[in-house]
Amino acid sequence: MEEPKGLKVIAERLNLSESTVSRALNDYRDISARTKARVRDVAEELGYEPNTHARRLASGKSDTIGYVMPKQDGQLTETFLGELMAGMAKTLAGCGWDLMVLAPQSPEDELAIFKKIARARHVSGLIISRTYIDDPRFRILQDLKIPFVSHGRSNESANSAWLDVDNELAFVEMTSYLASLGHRRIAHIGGAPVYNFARQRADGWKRGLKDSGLKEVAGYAESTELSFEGGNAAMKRLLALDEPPTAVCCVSDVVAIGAMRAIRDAGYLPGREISLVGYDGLEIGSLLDPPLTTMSQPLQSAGSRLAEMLITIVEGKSMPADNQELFRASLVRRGTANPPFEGVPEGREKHRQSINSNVGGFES
Amino acid sequence: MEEPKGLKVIAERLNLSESTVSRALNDYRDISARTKARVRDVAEELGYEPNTHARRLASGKSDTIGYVMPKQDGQLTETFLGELMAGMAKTLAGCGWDLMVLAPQSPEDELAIFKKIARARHVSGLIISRTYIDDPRFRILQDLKIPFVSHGRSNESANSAWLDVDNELAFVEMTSYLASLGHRRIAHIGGAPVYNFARQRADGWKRGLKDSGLKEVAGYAESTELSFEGGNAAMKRLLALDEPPTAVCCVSDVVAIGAMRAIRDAGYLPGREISLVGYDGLEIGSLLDPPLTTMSQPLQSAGSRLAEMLITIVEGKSMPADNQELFRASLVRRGTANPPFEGVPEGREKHRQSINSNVGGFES
DNA sequence: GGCCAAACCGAAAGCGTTTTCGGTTGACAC
DNA sequence: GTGTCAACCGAAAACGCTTTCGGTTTGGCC
Repeated sequence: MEEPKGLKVIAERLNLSESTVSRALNDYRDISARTKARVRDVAEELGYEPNTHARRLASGKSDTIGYVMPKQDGQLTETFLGELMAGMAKTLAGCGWDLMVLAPQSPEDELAIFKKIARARHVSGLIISRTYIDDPRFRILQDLKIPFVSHGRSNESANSAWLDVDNELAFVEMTSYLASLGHRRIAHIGGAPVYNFARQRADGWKRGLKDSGLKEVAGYAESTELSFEGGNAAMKRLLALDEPPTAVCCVSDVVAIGAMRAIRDAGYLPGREISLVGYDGLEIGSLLDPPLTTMSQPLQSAGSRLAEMLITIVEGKSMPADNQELFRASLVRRGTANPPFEGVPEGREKHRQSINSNVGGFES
Repeated sequence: MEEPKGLKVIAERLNLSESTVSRALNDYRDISARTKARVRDVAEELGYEPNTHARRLASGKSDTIGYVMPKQDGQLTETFLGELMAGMAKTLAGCGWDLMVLAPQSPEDELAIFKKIARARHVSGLIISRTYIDDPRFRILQDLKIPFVSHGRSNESANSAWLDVDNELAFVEMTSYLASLGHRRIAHIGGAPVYNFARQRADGWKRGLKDSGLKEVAGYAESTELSFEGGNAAMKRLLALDEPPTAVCCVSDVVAIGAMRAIRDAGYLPGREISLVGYDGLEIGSLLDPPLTTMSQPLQSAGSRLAEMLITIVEGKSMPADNQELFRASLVRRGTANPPFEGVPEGREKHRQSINSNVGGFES
């Protein structure tokens, strides 16, 4: 009934020892090619699959890496999670590794998880994301000697492995692009300054201004939370300025979408009176009206690469500091970035009525 | 330097045997309360953490469940993945279980993964999603004796564990709601009829029509792929009918958004000339203009519940067939469902120009 | 023929737990 | 004092694999 599995049966069947069978399957070179072939055949025939736990216990390896999920603040930002994880899981599976997801509920919880991993060693490496400018996790993981790769840099990441997008460059390009369209008053709606990517993007915006010979106007550097409401509120503040910007660089697509709404509510049309560019390349942006111009980053391949990097580090084939890669975002031109509006000023009101007559259902 | 871990050191330190320590930590009742306390103290002090692999090898349990990711067709539908997995990971972690993600690249790949799990047993249960009307995976998993819970039903799911949303009821409600607003010509844009949820939703629409005393008009039952383009194309076909519908029930928010675009492109305003309701409750829907009326389902709690169910089944505390739960979706009233339009017919063209003058950037 | 490698394989010692099975106490009743 | 029954605890055998170490062949070469 219950046919016993294991090396044992293969060994008996071939009159070999278990150890020989094991080494044959693991392709040791002190086993003759002929024996290996015979072993493999029988293993195949029997549908043999080694017991993961036994193997990991004996070898001391875990062949598993963990992905630390970012906390779920807004739902929307998590669009990329699926893609990223699919990328990881795919390449990991190719190497026979497993992907485990960790969803810490709080920083303390996260620390507890790290400590547990450091002891139990059932996960041999981690991928962390959403890095802060000063991110304590880098030191913690180094102290605990847990190999890791971060998706995003930090002040602490000089000696560790990371994969990041060149956020600064992306925002330089974004800003320069808007400037090249003729915009002179370009604002920025950034994210909470604890996040490293938020700082990088703000820096890129500043450098872009400089490169284009523009000055940073007071009040043009907004900062907000990464949500629709955040973008909406920030845009409202910008619109309330004496001289509102004619173009806005947004830290994310979600923020940009919120900003679009504020622009509409003020009686303007995104991409006409006020241009804006988002960041992330969410597909949803292309469904908006007008479709959102944005910078897109490759996600699936990022996940894949993160996994690759971590594996080489875990296996000792490379040092963390030798694994630092910068991806590049690319501009996706859609409908919200255009030359500055030259229409008649009084056209505003007229426009407002026609465009905005039906927001939220026309009966209310 | 390298302090040896393990039961051994605790045992030595207390002059106990390893087995006693083990049983003390696992709260066996043949260990005195005093001994347990002493053991726990020392374990705490030493920061002891049992070796996962050894424990799993010896106990024959794996304390791990796997989540089979749906294939990545569109990116957008995956918004819910993050939430769902967070829900799972959270409750699993509460029980000391791990969550492993599996991303099969093809049906064959999926089968290979199942077979491997059946042998290696390093994952003691699975959660599958995106069920088909006739889904071979149910039989396969049963034959392989892998415990599982499906997120969504199937023709094959009578004797297995599942958690689903009452898709049919949701669409009955959706349809009835539109009818109660005064609509008589209500169409449906459904998904590929291989998916069980697509069929359920279509059935709900039909029943909703009947309940409201309406008839199914020829050509009103559209079916398309779950994407923006799919929704767009389907809506175009509906608009081309001699008598287009005044309201449309969409199988998903993404499809609804695509349909909105088609409606706009035809010179109408979603929610005015043509009402529509989506399904999923994506937050992005609230950012649209007008915001999308939709049916929303609880995701985080679904993930959590799926995990709970699977654990009880794996632990033999309940039978699969006793774990069948139906969640209920709830209507989110936003801007795209309103009473039928009573405006002057010739208003169309005028309206078209003002509303749609800037789609895709006004310079092109 | 003898010596040395190289090639190949087996024995056995782990890996760090869990769990069964006895064995030793002490208390308590008779 | 004997027996009995709990209450506790230790010894030891798994669990199924990896890996070191040593042993037996072979074949080549002087």
